Amino acid sequence: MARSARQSKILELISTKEIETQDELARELRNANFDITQATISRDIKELGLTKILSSSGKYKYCFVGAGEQIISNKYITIFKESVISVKPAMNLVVLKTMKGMGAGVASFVDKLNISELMGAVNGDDTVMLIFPSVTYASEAVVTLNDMLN
Amino acid sequence: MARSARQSKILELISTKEIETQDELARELRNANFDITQATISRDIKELGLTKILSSSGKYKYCFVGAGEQIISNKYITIFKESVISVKPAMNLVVLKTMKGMGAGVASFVDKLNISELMGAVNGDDTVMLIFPSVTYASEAVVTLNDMLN
DNA sequence: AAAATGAGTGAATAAATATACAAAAATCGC
DNA sequence: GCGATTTTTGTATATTTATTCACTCATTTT
Repeated sequence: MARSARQSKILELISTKEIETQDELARELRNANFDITQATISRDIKELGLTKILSSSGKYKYCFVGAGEQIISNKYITIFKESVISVKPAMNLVVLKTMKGMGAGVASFVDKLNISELMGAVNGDDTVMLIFPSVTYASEAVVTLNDMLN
Repeated sequence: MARSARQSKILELISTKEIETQDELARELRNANFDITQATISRDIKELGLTKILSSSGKYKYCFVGAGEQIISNKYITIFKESVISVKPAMNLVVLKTMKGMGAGVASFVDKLNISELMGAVNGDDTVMLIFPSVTYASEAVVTLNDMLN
């Protein structure tokens, strides 16, 4: 459980900050109260399929890359299952309740899913809101996402 | 010139083989008569925006990743300009003549361009053929590609 | 309950990669 | 051409990342 939470936090961190090294990521995680070493981060990075790329600023940074379409690996599904409590429609929106602190990680993951017609995702600490252009698309997404929880 | 040729060869190599390390890439390049060290490859990798990712086999490998849409960096345009001799239509096909040995690198690059309606690209040592569903699309592509040569 | 199995981790270290610096090569303006 | 300037490169090394090995803790098997 701490494992998924940590990996979720990693997704959040790399999507909100420019993380240049695993040591830097380790420091950030320690700030967030995950007591962890670089070795474990190397393993997490591998499992999550993250990599360093050249950012626009000319610096390296870690990021998620769905190379081709390939792998939303099982790892992500696991994080999703362990983090998400409920998925509900609200008109043209879909609201996900998550475990505390997992909102950002889940939002970042959902972004990768290429859900049809998803216009955007915003999140709080334990909530993610997905915006669709119509009630119909929102309903479809609820089905898809609930299937993932199954 | 050797520089572009080398980088073109790198694109070819990573698109046709699973290259795990820069040292391995160095060896392959030496086989192809590029006398080069790991340090230079590190720089090429950076310029080309390549990265190591986890391949389906569980091994790391180098690959191109157009993170987001961002950068078909100038570097690629340079390789294209220095490698491509001519771009001509032939019915629904487009034929590119390239410098000797650059066909594969150019084909791999053109694949990244997201040219409208491009169905596929095949290449020989100094030729690349692009396949389109109609004469019209092929003509459009010729204009686009010639613009790049400008 | 003890033993066996397996996942997850840290410490230490091996392996891989990036870079500082100096030298060589290419390019430019004359 | 010839010196000045910029680019490209190798060597050596610093930095970063992956992995080996040993240990812990949880679960399963006997």
